[in-house]
Parts: sequence; structure tokens; C-alpha cells
Amino acid sequence: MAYDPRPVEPSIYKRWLEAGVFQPRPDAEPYVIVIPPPNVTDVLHVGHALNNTIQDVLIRFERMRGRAAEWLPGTDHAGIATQNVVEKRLKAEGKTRFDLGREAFVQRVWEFVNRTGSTIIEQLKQIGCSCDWTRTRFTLDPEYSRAVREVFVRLWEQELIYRGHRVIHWCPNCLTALSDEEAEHHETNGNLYHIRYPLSDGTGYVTVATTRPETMLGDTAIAVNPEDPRARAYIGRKARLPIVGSEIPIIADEVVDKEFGTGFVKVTPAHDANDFEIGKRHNLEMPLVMTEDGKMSGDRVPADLQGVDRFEARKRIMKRLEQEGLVDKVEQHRHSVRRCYRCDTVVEPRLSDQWFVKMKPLAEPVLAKFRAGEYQIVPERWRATYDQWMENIRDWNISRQIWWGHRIPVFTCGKCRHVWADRTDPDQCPRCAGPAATIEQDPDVLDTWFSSWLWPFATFGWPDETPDLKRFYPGHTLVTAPEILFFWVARMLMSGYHFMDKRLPFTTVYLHGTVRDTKHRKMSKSLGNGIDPLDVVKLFGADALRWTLIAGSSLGADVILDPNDLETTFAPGRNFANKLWNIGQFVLGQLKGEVQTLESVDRRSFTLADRWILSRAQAVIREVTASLEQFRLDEAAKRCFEFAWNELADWYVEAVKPRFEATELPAPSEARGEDGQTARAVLAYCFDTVLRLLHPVVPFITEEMWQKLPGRKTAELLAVAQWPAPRPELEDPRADQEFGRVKIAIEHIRSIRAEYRVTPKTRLKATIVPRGNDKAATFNGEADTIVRLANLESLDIVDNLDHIAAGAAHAVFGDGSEVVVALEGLVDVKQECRRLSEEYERLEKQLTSLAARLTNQSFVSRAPQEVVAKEREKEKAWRDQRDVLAGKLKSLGCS
RNA sequence: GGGCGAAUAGCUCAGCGGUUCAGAGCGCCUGCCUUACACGCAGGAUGUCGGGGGUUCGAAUCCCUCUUCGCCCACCA
Repeated sequence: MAYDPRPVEPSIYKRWLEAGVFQPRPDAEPYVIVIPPPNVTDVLHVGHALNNTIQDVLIRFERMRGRAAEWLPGTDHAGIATQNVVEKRLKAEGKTRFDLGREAFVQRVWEFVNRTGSTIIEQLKQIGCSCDWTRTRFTLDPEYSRAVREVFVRLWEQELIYRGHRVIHWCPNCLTALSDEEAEHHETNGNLYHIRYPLSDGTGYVTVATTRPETMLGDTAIAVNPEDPRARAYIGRKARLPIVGSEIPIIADEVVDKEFGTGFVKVTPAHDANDFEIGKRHNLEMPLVMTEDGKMSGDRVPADLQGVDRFEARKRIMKRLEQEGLVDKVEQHRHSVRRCYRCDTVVEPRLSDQWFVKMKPLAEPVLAKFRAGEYQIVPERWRATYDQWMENIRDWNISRQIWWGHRIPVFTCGKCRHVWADRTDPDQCPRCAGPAATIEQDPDVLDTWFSSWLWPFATFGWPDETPDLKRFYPGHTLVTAPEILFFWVARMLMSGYHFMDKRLPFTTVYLHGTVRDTKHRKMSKSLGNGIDPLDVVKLFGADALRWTLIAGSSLGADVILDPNDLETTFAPGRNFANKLWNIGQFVLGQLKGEVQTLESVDRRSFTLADRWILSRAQAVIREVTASLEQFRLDEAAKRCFEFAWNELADWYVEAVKPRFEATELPAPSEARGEDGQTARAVLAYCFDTVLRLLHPVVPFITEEMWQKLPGRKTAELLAVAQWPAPRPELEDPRADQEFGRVKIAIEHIRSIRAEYRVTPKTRLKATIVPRGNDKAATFNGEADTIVRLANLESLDIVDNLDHIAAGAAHAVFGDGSEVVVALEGLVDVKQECRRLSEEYERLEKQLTSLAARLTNQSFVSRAPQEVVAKEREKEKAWRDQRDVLAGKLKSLGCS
């Protein structure tokens, strides 16, 4: 029967919720993760699924380890993004936000958010996220907004906020300023236009190179490098600005690169950040020649270009310059163009007044702490990037010319022009007591990130000293994608340090990869190459989705998924869940409702197989725990897989079957005396253990199976069960080795069977001859296992083979131990000779290279003792194997 | 222009403080409906570990270099 996750997952999730297990347990040491709040408008995509599954694995792991696990969920109001969504809807009605007016528009956004804002929260539940939903926050909650305002005012009081008049990145589509981080670089094929500016004295012209000819209307100078011999003679002279007709000076400035273009740079102070700096140094005029939505405008713009879009204007201006013979040449030019991270519109540098945060004082101590190792980034390779950004941090433009967000709490008195920041809306001017009616608030809102950078403490009630804040700040692990390292992570570290008494909000930043398609393109809605995680949940279950995301991505690496073949992509997870379910069916069938514990059985009744699997279980506990502690979630998942499937199911369960009465298989004499209690206890222990270890990765199926284990009290949930601790007394290296030999013997017999194409219906007779370290007792104890798993009729274990049976196949292993399978009539001497001599030659070759190493003086003297000893042991075993093989070949009469 | 990462079986990836390390899953081939599981069982095949140099007793694994793809940062207009 196949496992069907569909009815299971929702009901299990409901049980967790009802039991309240996602809320941190009292009186335990907290472990805190704050979610990277998705935008309220978001619907779950596979990137969210990856991000949140990782967090869920970590939080579930720590919860089972007994910590008071707090995973704080919530959403971000996402100023520009959300406003854009609602504006798009308005547009469909033929309206703009200006038609509605500010108040009505904001109202409209709220309605939208109230209606759809919990979509992604509900979706996170479907993939199993164990967030503490009782503490869900939204960045525009009244309490949260209070924190934002408090932070603004404090920074104001500390003189870390200032009004800056400078060229910033402006999105002509979103109609707002952007921060440096929000204007993304995109390599673009463009042109470099070489334009002639005639000299005023009529003695010729100078040629400037530009990628944005339309900005020439705003030129107020031409700059050259003072060191440039070509240009030096022109300094101080004047040129006539084409089309506009005004006269502009040729000035000298260090920033001009002698090597680039013509060496002459047009200077447009109002539309280029560099040129603005030049303009300031040289006291140039700074005329704006475009409107906020990117249309040409202003005194200097000729009538036929007024209101023309910047890119159309570019064409028209070039045409006109062409006609006037002022175009020197147009070169193809690959360069980087900044685009709005929200709408992809080419950003226009624009001179304006904005609010800025001085970042250097905030960054410095936090960078110092980083360098001192007080918090870490994994994987480490992001260290340099982070360090460099922090080192060269620039002031942060926090004002946005939109309406959806936290209004900037800066007020201006109409009477006395006093400007101040206020925690509450003022009744009167604090300086001249001017009436409220004359006081104006700044019309802009704050950058979304100016609220989310407070997430680790504003969510817990700051600025009040709440019990939550005391308990859950500082937190521990922050899991996110590298894309928002600067937007969010770095700023959280700074705000945490600055406002929370120099205490950083977390100790580890875990940066995971990006989910991409098979062409390595980022999955996105616009490309249509996405995978809807909820489709996957419907088809294969949340566990399968989680399995693929966790087991399929090593630390920090991108995850490549094929959106065109969900079956192949998610089958491993589905298959594994099914396997677990079936192991469970078997285990439950054997336990018959009885509780079996290791304590209730006599250790002396352990068989070799028992000792082996118990020892393997200790190894898996240690390894999985260590992997999770090191954030190697993939390793942890795969190790559990190996244990459950290859060790427990393929070997232990198969080995142990005859010990159960229910089985119809013939029980050999050795097993008959035992009533199977021991095997049941071992089975129960191992299955219980692997369910616990796997629970963080595949919580649904493990909880479902765990609930079915005998003796479960109704209120008990795996989600809050104890993480397994290794039991040293069950570690058994000897059993590992001995059972390993039994496995090898079985595998050899199986190989022989396959090689000689013996159908499974035919039971074979086999003999094992143990030699060297392999003792007869090892094989005797598991003789039954060998008989069954190798599908034998009988097995002899003898000290010596005095004669060679005709028609037998041989295999040599270990220290020269042998397996001999009787195959009368099926095997001819020739084939056996070929088989054995191939093996012989393989060994001989290995021995030769090994011998070369061991006789090499520098190897013996320079390599570590251990390595040499190991090699010697290996050599001995191989030599024994080879000698046995040689004897075989000889007695078979092989040439 | 800087910085970082990746290149290992047909596909997606592990392995990267050096000596059974050439692996996993999927796919493929050969047998099996062996009563927990055909979403399964057993047995197989497949790779000059991107190219070239170097260090070393020994290198997917360390160093240099080249090639090809990504990513991040950047005031060459």
C-alpha cells in the first residue's frame, strides 16, 4: 500500500496547532528565529518554501532538544511593491491614486491588505512551518509603527538623520526616490554617443562622450582632467551647448578619467551623481530638465521637446545633432544601467531633497564585532562581501515619495519655520506655540526597510520593556537569501546594536542559495519557470517538497529544480516517505500494540544483527546531530535516509524477519529459542529513533507514524518529543565489522547468482571458509540470515576446503575468507577461470601499487604512522586474498 | 574595473584539513509481483573528477594559469 499524504498532513498540522506546540515552552532556554517577513502581497513561491523549510528544520531541531523555540512569523507592508499592486488595480478602473487622494488611497490599500494579507501565512502552514502564530506581526501594526517612529525620533535626536540635497536614484514609474541598494545594476548593451560642442570663440569644438544624450539639455559645464595634456589648453575656455544655446565653461576636475572616451565630459549636475559633485565644487548651476515621470521639461528644453519621454527625446536630440553635424560618432557600448528593483524601470538620477541616515557611526561598531567573530555568516564566503559593504557604507536615503507606509514624523511650523521630529502628532509648535493648523507634516513615507530593520525587537514590543523582549532578544539564527544581506540583514545588525544596548540580534546569519531552473535562471513568475510549492504539496505532499529542498541543497548552494518534470524532481522525497510508511507498517505489525523497550530485554540475547543495528543507530544519532549543529541540513537528511533505507530496512529488517512468529519463513533452530522480544525491542528503538531524527525535515509522516507506535499517550507529540541522545553502551565497533563481513558474504553470493543467471526460484548450496580475522562464529551466528538473504538451500561453514567441488563459483574476501557456491551444471570451468583470474589480476595490480608505496622510503618515513600501518594491514589482507585465489586457479587447472 | 562561486556518471549534486574517494538520488540495463513497500527487491554498466602547468611519497581534493558559466560590488561619463 502506498502512503497518501493528503489526508494526513492537514490533520497532523491541526493537532500541532491545537496542542500549542509551536509556542515556546516555559522555563527553558530560548532559541529564537525571526522570519524574513514576506511581503503582504506575496503568494508562496518556491524560494519562500526553501527559506522557510530551512528555518523550520532548525527550529524543530532545537525544539526537540528542549529549547523554548520561538519562530516569530509576520509580514512586511512592502511600501512600493504593495502600492504598485493597488495602483495597478486602480488603473484597471481607469483611476490613479491622485484621483482618490492620499487618505482614500491608503484606505484602499488597507482594504486590499486586510482581504489578502494572510494568504502567505496560510500557505506557510501547508508546508508545515511551525511558527508561533500567536505572535504574528505586521510592520504596520500600531505597536510596530510606534517602534518605527521612536527609532526615527531617536536617530533625529542623535543627529543621525539629516535632510540631504543631492542626486539620488529616482524611479520615474514608481515616482519615488530609491536607496542605492534599490537601484540594481544591469549590464546593458547601449551606445556611447560622441557629440561635438562648438567652442564659443569659433575656433572649433570639443567632443564629449555620453550614454545619455538627453541629459545634455541640463549640462552646465564640460570637465577635463587637469593632468590631461590634450585637454589642458581648453581649460577656462567656453563652449556653446547645442540645442540649448547657452554658454558653458570648460573646467578642470580630478575625477575625469583621462583614458575614457574623449577626455571631455559633459557635466549635468542635476541628473548625475558624479556631475553633481563636480557641480558643487565648481559652483555650477543645476537645472532639472525632466519631470518626475521622466519627461523633458524646464526652461532649457525647447518647445518641441517639452513633455517628451526621455528615451524618445534621446532619439530626437540625436537626430537634430546629426542634422547640425554635431555627432562625431556613435559606438556600441556595454555598460551598467541601474533599474528599479520593484518595477525594472531604468532609474533616473535626479537632484532632490531627501531624508538620509548617517550610516558610518552605526556600521563601525557592528563591523568591528564581526571582525572580532562575535557573530558569523555561513557559508563563510560571504564574509568579504559583507565586510566590504560595511566598510564602504553610504548614507541611507529613507524617504519615499509614496503614500503606503510609515509617514515621516517630521513637522514644520508654518509660523516660525521650526522643523522637528515628534513621537506624537503635535498640537502646537514646540518653539513658537503656533497652532496645529499651521503645522505641516512631511508628505513622504519611510523606506520599507526602515521598518523591517527593527524586526528582531520591534516584534517583541520594543520600545516597551516587555517580557517577550526580555526573553526573546537577542535571538539566534537568521536565515535568508544573500540578496537581502544589505537591504535587511546588515541593517538589522546595526539597529539591534544601536537600540538594544549593543546587543546584536542574532549570532549566525545563514545565507542559503537561490532556487533556479535547469537553465540556471532564477525562478520567477515573469519568466514562467516557477514551481508552485502548493502544487507540489497537492501532488506529492509537503514532506516530499521539503525533502527535495533540504536534501537537494548543500549549505549555501543554489537549488536547481526542473519545473517541467515535477515527477522526477520530487519523486525522491515521495518515495522516501513511502518507504518510511512501509517500514512503519512492518514495525507496527510486529509490535502488535505492545510496548517494547531495550530496557526490558536481556542484553545477552542480542544477536550480531541486533548489536550491529544498535551500533549504527548510535552513529546516525551522532552524525545527524553534528550535521544539524553545523547547518549541514542536507547531510543530516541524507544520513537519515541511509540509515532508514539501507541499514534498517534493507539489512536489519530483512535479517530479523524469521525471529518473528508471524512469519511463514522457516525459522532456523538458533532463532527458535528466542521469542522475538529482543528483535521487537531493537526494531522499535531504531524506528523510533529515526522518526525523531527525521522529524525536522519531514515532520508530517514522522509524526503520523510516531503516533501509531504502541504506548503513545494521546497528548504526546513527536514535534515536542526529545531529540535522541547517543547511548555509548550500544556502540559496538566489533559488531560493525563482523556484521559487515556477513553482508559482504551475502553480497558475493548474490553477485554470483546474478552472474550465472540463476533464477531466484533455485535455492543454492554455499560454503563459507573463514580465514584470518573472520571467525566461524561470526557466520554461524547469522547463518540463518545468510541462508535467507542469499536465498540458499543450505550453508556450511568450514575451517578448510579439502577438495574443490566441480562446478562451483568462488569469491574471496576479507583476509582470504571464501564463499563457495555450488552450481553443478551451471558453471563451466572456463568461465570460472576467467572470473577468478580477472579478480586475481585486479588484486595483483592493486598490490603492486601498494607494494611500491610501502617500499618507497619517503612514503614510509614521511607519511603518518597510522596511514602506513593501515596500508600494511591492507596489503596483508589483499595478499591473503590473492594467495587463496591463486590456489583456486591452480586447483581448477586454469592456465 | 574589482571580489566571489561553480565546472565530478545521461541529469541534479555530495566528496575538497591528501592515501578502499571515484560516490548518492534520478535515469539506464538484467532478473524478480520474495506476503512492509513495484513510490519496491536483488544484481549491473557508465566518469581521462573542465584544459594545462606546479608542489608532494601521494591531488577531484593544495598552488598557479587558461576556458566556460553564474553571482555580488563599483561615481569611466
